[in-house]
Amino acid sequence: MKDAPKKGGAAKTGRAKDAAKLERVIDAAITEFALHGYKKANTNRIVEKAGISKGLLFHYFGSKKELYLYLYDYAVRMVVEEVVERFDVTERDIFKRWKAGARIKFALMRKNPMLFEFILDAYLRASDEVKGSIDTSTLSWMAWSSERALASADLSLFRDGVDPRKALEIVYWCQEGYSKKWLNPENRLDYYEKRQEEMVEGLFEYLDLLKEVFYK
Amino acid sequence: MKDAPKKGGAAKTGRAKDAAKLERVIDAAITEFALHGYKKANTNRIVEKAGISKGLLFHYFGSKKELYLYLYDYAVRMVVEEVVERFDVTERDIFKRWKAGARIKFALMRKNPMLFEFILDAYLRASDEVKGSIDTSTLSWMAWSSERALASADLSLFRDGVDPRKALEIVYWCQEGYSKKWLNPENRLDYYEKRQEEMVEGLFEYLDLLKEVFYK
DNA sequence: TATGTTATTGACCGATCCGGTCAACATCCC
DNA sequence: GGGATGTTGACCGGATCGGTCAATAACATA
Repeated sequence: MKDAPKKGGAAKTGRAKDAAKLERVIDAAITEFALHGYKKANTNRIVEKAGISKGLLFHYFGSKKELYLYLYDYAVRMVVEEVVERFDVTERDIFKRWKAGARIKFALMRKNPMLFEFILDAYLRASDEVKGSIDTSTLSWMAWSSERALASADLSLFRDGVDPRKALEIVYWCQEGYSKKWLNPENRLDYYEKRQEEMVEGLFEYLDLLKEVFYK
Repeated sequence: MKDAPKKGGAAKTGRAKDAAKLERVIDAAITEFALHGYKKANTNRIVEKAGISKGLLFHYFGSKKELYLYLYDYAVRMVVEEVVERFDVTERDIFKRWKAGARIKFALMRKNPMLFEFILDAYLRASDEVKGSIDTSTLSWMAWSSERALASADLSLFRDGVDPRKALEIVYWCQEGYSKKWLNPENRLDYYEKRQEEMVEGLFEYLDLLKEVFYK
């Protein structure tokens, strides 16, 4: 048992006094893991992007694995809090519900644009090294309910001849496709606070169009 | 000039007498490059998947770079031939045109499911090592014309109040989203000859639905 | 069967990469 | 000054990966 000092479950984030710095690390690390997955994620890129030294990263988190697990916890807590707190499941007009969901999602993406990709990756592709330590039951719930909140929609609102299941899939695909328009040329998403409203409004134009043609 | 023997432009594929074996290598390599990009693509995985030894791969292609360039050439030729030969640009009903395009695309994907991802990656993310050697003008044409063949559509067919540009984007997103349903759980696409018709028909159901609600 | 030719193998090499360490330096407080 | 705490980045050892090459298999010719 030569690596005893590394066993502690919780990351030693208490050592990070500078909140802004910690946040930069979290952002950089979530993006890195989301982009490359656990195994191929590179701690050098993380510290470079976060603007700290390599030693400090390991001073904060102990190891790559502990860092990952900390982020996983952070991400889950963030989404659960936000969704549980804000999501109205009683709204039966699926388009209104969808819009509310999009608002929540975009708000979270402002905190970290890669948050959902990170969670999805943790759920779908977790490496063996971390697989045992993450709770997939919470993840599976999130992956579904946050991505497609379809249950208990009022299907009577749809026009005859329109299969609601297909229609909802189409709406889902559109939201996905629309989001991609906001990715930067090389790799992934980057948008800023001010453009969030623009982004939301843009999506809503498509949702309105679909609602118009799908509803009676 | 110590590496003179490696300079030859064309890969020494003439050495590959066994056509089936060569095909296996091409398939495996295209998939590998499409999945990981040039730099991170791993020749060990390629030979493993193709069922040949490492030595033979380099006997055929000389180097990773030459292999990549050969594949690039192969992919471009394949798409150009297929598209030029089969695509009817006179059809002005965008949905019919789209269906024809989807058929062509799926047929090509049967030859190699990762073909388009490979081409797209070559176009968007070519590494410095190979960037200079690929002709992006052809690629950019392909990337656009093969992915979204929108030009000269008859917009008068759309219902009033439906923005054709938005509608076409939606159709595009749906085709993308639908394709994803055919990916295998872990990573990417795998489907077999017999399921191709099923795949095409499934997509057409969505296209028909969209045509119905978008057209007058 | 003997001999030459070509196809194929996989252990191995050297360069590079990357998670993790640690001695040293900086900063702050008493 | 002196101790505690925060921070650095050169460095280590192991793993990875493109590429090599001596050895062997498979085949052809005679």
